[in-house]
Amino acid sequence: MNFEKKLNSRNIKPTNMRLLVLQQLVESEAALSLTDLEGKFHRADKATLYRTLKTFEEKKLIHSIEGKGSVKYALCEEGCECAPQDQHVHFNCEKCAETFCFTQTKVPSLKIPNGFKAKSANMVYHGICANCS
Amino acid sequence: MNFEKKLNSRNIKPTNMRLLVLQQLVESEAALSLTDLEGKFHRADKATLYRTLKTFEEKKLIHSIEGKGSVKYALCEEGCECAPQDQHVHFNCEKCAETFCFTQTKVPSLKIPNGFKAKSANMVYHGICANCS
DNA sequence: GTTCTTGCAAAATATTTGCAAGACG
DNA sequence: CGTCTTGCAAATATTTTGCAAGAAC
Repeated sequence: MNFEKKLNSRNIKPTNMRLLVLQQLVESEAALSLTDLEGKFHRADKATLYRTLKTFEEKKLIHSIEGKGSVKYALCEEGCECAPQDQHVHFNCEKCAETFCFTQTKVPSLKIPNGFKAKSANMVYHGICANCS
Repeated sequence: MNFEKKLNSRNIKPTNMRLLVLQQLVESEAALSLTDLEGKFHRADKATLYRTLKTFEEKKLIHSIEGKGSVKYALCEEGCECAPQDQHVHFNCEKCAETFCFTQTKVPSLKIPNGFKAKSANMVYHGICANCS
């Protein structure tokens, strides 16, 4: 994968820092929290990483997953607009605390009460993951 | 509703503090964060409220909702065991930041990859609520 | 008196912002 | 130069624990 092209495709200027962060996200099996990400680098500023993640999220290169503890981030799929219908389900393991994307399992479309307008959805299962059981 | 009976039914000793917290949860339209709850009282210790919420959650009197910002809590329905199939969907408004329970809309049962064991689910829509649109 | 609960203090963790220096066009 | 990005510092918010006094049985 060409990281630079990937950033450009989402209108993100490909700086050095951003390329490195993207690389970490690509290489990671599980979703990463800000602290996780910080730990991947020998020496990195948390505020910069924070803003990098925010930029990535805003440009829909990554999506955030709200679960136990801190928010985690993972790469979006090609063409994802983060609307409820193109989001997938996540799994958070209560033993190892890892968060996984079930990209095969889309968030189902549900009818919600009148007047409510859903822009995105966050669906996370909690339990024991395949590695820990 | 008899608050004392409700606590007893979940094996929670009905202290004064707990009765007051339960009352707030019952009276509240939306789910409450720890800080929200603290704000409902003139003078209350956050640690006590925190532990009260934890106790309530553990005994399945309330359920936690992980969304933007802090975790929020709302009453469980009668007989709820907080397993994926008896949980409902939530809605978090990005304008007023309130979190609502859609008790009519259950979390759908999905097939998840082999080896993963789901004990609970957290499904939250983000968008604009009926009051704010 | 033993166990559970509460209040106060403070630690630990997570998220966010201000500001000035640096990079880039 | 003008704009965007980064690093350092620090504020803010949130979650969690220790410990001793108090309440309940």
